[in-house]
Order: sequence, then C-alpha cells, then structure tokens
Amino acid sequence: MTIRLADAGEGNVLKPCMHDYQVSCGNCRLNSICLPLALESDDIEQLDDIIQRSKPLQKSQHLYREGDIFRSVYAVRSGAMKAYKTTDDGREQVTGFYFPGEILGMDGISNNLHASSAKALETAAVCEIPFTSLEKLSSLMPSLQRHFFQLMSREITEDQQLITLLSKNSADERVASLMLSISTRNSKRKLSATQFRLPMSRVDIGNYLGLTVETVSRVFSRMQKLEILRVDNKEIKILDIAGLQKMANVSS
Amino acid sequence: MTIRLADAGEGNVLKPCMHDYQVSCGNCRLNSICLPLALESDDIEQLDDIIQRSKPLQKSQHLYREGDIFRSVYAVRSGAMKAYKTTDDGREQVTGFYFPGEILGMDGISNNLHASSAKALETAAVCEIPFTSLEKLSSLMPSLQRHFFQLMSREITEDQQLITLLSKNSADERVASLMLSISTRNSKRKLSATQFRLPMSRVDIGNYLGLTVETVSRVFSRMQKLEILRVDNKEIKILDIAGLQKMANVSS
DNA sequence: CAACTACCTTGACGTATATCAAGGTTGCAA
DNA sequence: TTGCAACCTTGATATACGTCAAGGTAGTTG
Repeated sequence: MTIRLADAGEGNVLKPCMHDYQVSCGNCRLNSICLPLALESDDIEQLDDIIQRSKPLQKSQHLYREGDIFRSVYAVRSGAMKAYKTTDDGREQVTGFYFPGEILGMDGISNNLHASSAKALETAAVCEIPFTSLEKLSSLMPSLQRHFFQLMSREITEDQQLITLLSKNSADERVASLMLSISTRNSKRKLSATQFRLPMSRVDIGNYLGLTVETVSRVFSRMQKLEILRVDNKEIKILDIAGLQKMANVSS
Repeated sequence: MTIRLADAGEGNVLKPCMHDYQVSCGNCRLNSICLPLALESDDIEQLDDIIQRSKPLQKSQHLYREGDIFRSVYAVRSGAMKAYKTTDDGREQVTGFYFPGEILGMDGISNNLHASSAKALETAAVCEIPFTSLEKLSSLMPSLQRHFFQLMSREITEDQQLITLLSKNSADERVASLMLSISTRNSKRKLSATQFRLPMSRVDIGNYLGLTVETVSRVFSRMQKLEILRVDNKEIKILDIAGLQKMANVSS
C-alpha cells in the first residue's frame, strides 16, 4: 500500500522529490517529538518496518478526505497540514494545524472512516502508519501501546483547550494564543520561537479560531501597532513575548 | 483501591446506598453502550475483575479534580456528571456532560494528571477502571485494545463537533443541538427521546455552549413560543423534533 | 513584463449576544 | 411554615465582532 495522493489533478503535477524521504525513525531528527518514548532500538526497528514513507504532497493536495475508509494515521515529516470538517450547510471548520513530528488522522479510528479531511498547506511529507499493524505491534510492545493512548489523550486535551478558547476568549486572545502555540511548537523542533513563516492563510486562521478574515487581519494590525509583533504578510516576528502572553491571557 | 470520594465535606454526608451497585458487567443493562464489543463471556469476566464499584457520589461531589494524579477512567452507571476546566483567569469551562454508559477521564492519560475536574450533577454511581490494569488487559485482548482506541477516538470526534458548534453556530443552533444530543443519548439507553429532565443548570448549559445564562434562557423561551418544546424548569418535552432539527441546522 | 487571481487590509455600519438590572420561582433547612 | 439561597426569566442597553464594500499586495501564468 502506498500513500494516497488523492488529487494530483487539483493542484500541480508531482515533481520529483529532492529530499531523501526514506530516513528511518531511528535517525529521524523528529523522533523526540514523534516518539517521545523509551523504545529499545530494535523496538524502533520494528516500528520502522511498518511505516510507509512516500513522495511529498504538493500544496493543497489531500492526504485523506472526510468519509474515506480509515486505514492509517500519519506523522508529518516536513511542511504543514490542516485538518478540517465540512459542516451540514457546507461551510468549513478547520480543526487543527499539524507541523513536523505531529500525528494526524486519529479521529478516524472510532468509525473506521475519516471524520475530517487533511490537506497540505505547503509541500509536505508524511509517514503513513497503517493502523492494523500499529495495533498488533502495540499489543506486543506495552510502551508503544501506552504511547498511543497518550497521543490520543493529548489530542483530546488540545481539543478541549480549543473549546475553551472559542467559548471564553476574545479575538485578541485567540489569535495571540495561536501565535504562542506555533512559537512553542517551533521551539520543540529547535526552530526559532520568535520568528517564523505562517503556512496557513488568514482565512484558515479565522476559520480555526471562529473569526472572520477581517477580524484576524485587524488583530494582527493591532498587535503590530502595540509592537507585540511585526507582521509582513505570512512572516511573523514576535517582538514582545511577555506582551503576547498578556494579550493571550495565559499565566505560563 | 476504592473510589475517591474527594470531598464529602463539600456537599452532603454520604447516605447509605439503596441500590445494589455490585452488578457485574455481564448483566449490566448498560453494557451495550459501555462495551459495544464482541467480548467473549470470560473476557467480560476478566474485565469485571479489574473494575471497582463503589458508593454513589452525592450531587456536586467531585470524582476527580484537575491536577490530580491520573489512575483510572470511569464509566457512569447512573446519574450524570459534568467535566470542566478552570481557565487561567479562574472561570469555568464545561467540557462535557456524561450520562450512564459513557466513559470519562481519558484526558488524564497524556500527562498522568487529570486535565479536567469531574463532578456529579445529581446523585451518581460510577465504575472505576484502573488504567494500568486496563493497559495490561488490552495487551492481552486485542478487541479490548481496539475498543479503547475507538472510545478515545470518539471523544476526539465529539470534541471536534463541539468546536464546530462553538465556532460556527448561533445560540439557537447550539441549544437545539444540545437538546438533540441528549435526546439521542437517551434513546440509546432505551429512555424517552422526547421527554426528559435536564440534570444540569442553565449556567452549566451556557458554560458548555459558550453562552450566558440569559441567552440560554431566552432561547428556551423562544423554542417554547415556537412550540418546538415545552420547558418546565428542568423538565423538557420535545413537541416538534423536525422543528428542533431545523433549528439546530443539522441534516440527519 | 503584464495581467490575472488569490489573498490581505482598512473603513463604515449592523447585529447577535453580552452585560446590567430587577423580579419571580424552586427547593432546601431551620 | 417561613426564610434563605440558588436558580431562572425578562427587559433595557452596550459592545465585540460580523458583514459589506473598496482598494492594495503578492504570487503565478502566459
């Protein structure tokens, strides 16, 4: 089974990939995020054996779509993905952004159907982890089983954070929180916590945070005026982390 | 280990329980909801062995609190529970309501700490399922492992539904959706889909749906005027399911 | 290089829901 | 039975954000 490159027709034709995407888990620089578990080295090899690596997705290609048969979960290797659902009246709800080292697709386990769609925000590579193999391996490796329970639990707590954000916080607080979240996730990947390029559009940000594009744009302008960050289109530079945290209304 | 009755001091002193709460999973009338898996009867016995049953909680008693060490997940046996988080600035966010047959506490797995608090909305009995035992048993019983992966995935998809509701829907739609959700869950438990008593206050409803009490109250009044439902304090009678679905803006 | 398209920003205005305020109900406890 | 406290409802007013509109910017294609 290879990765589904669902709609090569929608975006561009695949270009040959310049990266060596056949790196093993053992020497993948993301394994501290992706597998923060004390796996023995031959445990890692077993995991390696079930993981499928494939050509990168081009921007706006789908990895899977809502309603597709669920077969695998995916780890982002490079680039960025968004997950979204389509509401009954046809609007889109972005449910998450996924950066390298992060896992997506776990919402498909409950019904054997993907409950959301996933699409590349920019050229992105993913590792496919076939779920039946993962289940078998989990039974044999308690630490892997635990790890997956933890990963799913983390997804739950993160969704609950978002619920709280949407339910209780102002537009300023929502956008500031997202900026802090991206900053934190960047620093876990040893990238700059203060300077980065947003892979998603303002529409996606608004959609994720329950706001319109215009509101998102106004919040960015306000933050810039307050010298909390410098915004140049998708390029973000955080000038005042403390100010950003204050704006987000978080204690940590 | 027995169930933690965290704060007998906060509510009332425990009264002796009149129910036989030591029913086994095998003959629990909720097992079709709680364990919708094809477990062999001696598999069920093994599960039975690890489950702790205990005295009911009185209204407003906590089952666990945010920050407590995570040891178990819980199945509601009778009554109703709410889960909630406290935001940085001290406000409360209700993250879920749990009825008989439903499982709560899974958000504690990721950090070995409960990420939310759980409290009884009315007198409630729960089954405690110690997580380490569950993990061991899951390794031995693939169907149980799969079941738990599915349960957690379901929690994820439900949280994503709520995210969408909060992000995209009006007050009318939110309240209507909650009423439909309770109705559906009731009918799964072979109870009336059209007539029930809400175990939670208007404050809790508003808190869960990202609305103020006043707005919730006004929506109920509006629904009553439209003859979609009859509201008598916490007693709800759905008069026009189709109208309610239309108000909720759902297709099904 | 031009021109098209998608994306972003800013302003003016409207509205759904929050806030503030007051009074009514319910249910527990003395 | 009375009194108290928690809960619920309704009305008047305020406001944060959405909607509508217009123009700017950036990236892509021919």
